[in-house]
Amino acid sequence: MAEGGPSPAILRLSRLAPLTTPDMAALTSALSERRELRAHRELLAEGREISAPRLIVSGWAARVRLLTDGRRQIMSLSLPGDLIGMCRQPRPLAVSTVVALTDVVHCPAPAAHSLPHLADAYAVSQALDEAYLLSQITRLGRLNAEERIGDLLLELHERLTLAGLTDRGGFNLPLTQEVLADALGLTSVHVNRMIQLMRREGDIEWKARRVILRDPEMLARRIGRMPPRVTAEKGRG
Amino acid sequence: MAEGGPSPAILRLSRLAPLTTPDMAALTSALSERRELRAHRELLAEGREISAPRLIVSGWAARVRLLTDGRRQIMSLSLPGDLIGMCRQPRPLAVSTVVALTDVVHCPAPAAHSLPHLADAYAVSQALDEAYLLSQITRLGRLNAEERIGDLLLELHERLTLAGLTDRGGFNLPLTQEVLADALGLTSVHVNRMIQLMRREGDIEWKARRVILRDPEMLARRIGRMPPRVTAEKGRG
DNA sequence: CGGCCATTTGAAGGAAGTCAAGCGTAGTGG
DNA sequence: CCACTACGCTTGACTTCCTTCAAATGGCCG
Repeated sequence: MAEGGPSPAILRLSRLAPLTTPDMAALTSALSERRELRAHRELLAEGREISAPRLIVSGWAARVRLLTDGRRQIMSLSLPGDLIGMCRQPRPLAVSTVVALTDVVHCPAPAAHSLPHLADAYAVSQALDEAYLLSQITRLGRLNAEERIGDLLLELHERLTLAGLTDRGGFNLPLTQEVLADALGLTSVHVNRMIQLMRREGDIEWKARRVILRDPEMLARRIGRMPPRVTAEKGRG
Repeated sequence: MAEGGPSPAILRLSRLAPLTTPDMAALTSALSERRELRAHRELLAEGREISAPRLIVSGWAARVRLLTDGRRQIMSLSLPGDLIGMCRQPRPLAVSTVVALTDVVHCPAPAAHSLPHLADAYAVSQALDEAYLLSQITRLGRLNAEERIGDLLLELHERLTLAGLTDRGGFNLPLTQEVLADALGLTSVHVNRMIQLMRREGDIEWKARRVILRDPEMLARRIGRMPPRVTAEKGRG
């Protein structure tokens, strides 16, 4: 996918904790076992037993819950470098369905038993996952539609930057407004109206799946957003 | 609190994974180091470094986030037997403030290095925590006010039952409607109206902090609620 | 060109919020 | 014993935000 640089997935992990040569070797070896999954297919099914943790190499996935009457909620988005199905209890069951939103490439997440730095990266990644779940809760519970959109875009910008997937202040957003609405607890109609409003107000540029935040810091200040920090170690997290 | 039986906290953990004598010994020894915290005081402050994980022995706490303009969101509730501040990354920072909603008794969560069963119980507990965060997201994103209240009450009933804190189909709910509203992403006025509606419809009894669900199974079916399962092991989870 | 899907727009309705006041009750102090 | 207070619950009138339903527009690809 990315030409020239390292895989965004590995880049991200190496930024969560400093990785050593054996860590990188394990990751690149895992990458050789990569598999492709088409959009709309499931990586994990809620209630089914989880086999082994996987790493998203490229593409976007989502943890979704479907209500009996067809309502759908996207609980979190999984981006390149994110882990899927990482748990420590015996015979774990998936607590949510994970579905590919785009074509997704994934590979095994190498076991970290004898790789303490990789284990740290996993731990930081998991802590960040939790932090983003908490943000999602606050977003849905206490922000209005415009704030929700801005907040989510800021989060995505931040996460994609960590994986080296932003450029010139913008990023590729391969989601329909329908999907966005399911993530934001809104209807696609209302998402559309608010996006247009934000365009008119000059907060965002958004054309052909590419989003540019005009002034991220200002936007963040306006909606009171704080990027999560999960470790006091120097390496970001 | 509980007369005669084992501590609700220990009861809960022992139900998440079968505990052996040394596990119980570690827990009872930890209980002797219990400390009391008054309502409204913080157990953990967002962004501050976490020292050691703690176990809620009695009382209710909440993970909260405060917005700059005073809006407040309760992201999750912590009940007896729940763990606080459990993470594996080096030098972890708290991702949320945890505040006591009632007077709370807490004690150290004993290290599980050489206690595999206790480690299992912790892992299951953490997986359940995540599952409840996901439920909270769906609740806020896709349920209407009445459904949210019913769904939360069902969750609490379920969790309190695990700790042996329910009786005669009901339980003690030491929360004001204001606090409930902050957990449900609503206003206290609207929570009040909906509670009265549910009372009139015969779904719940609610008087003097005591709640009784008239027909939990029926209610659960009506709002499409499924209790989370996180492990395929026989011991519940 | 035609079909399909995502986006856009309009009009109308409904769920939840806001503001403000009235109760009820438990606790406090004279 | 009775103000007096404080806090949580309750109610009413009005507003706002978001949804619903329906149709139109626009782009992309076979």
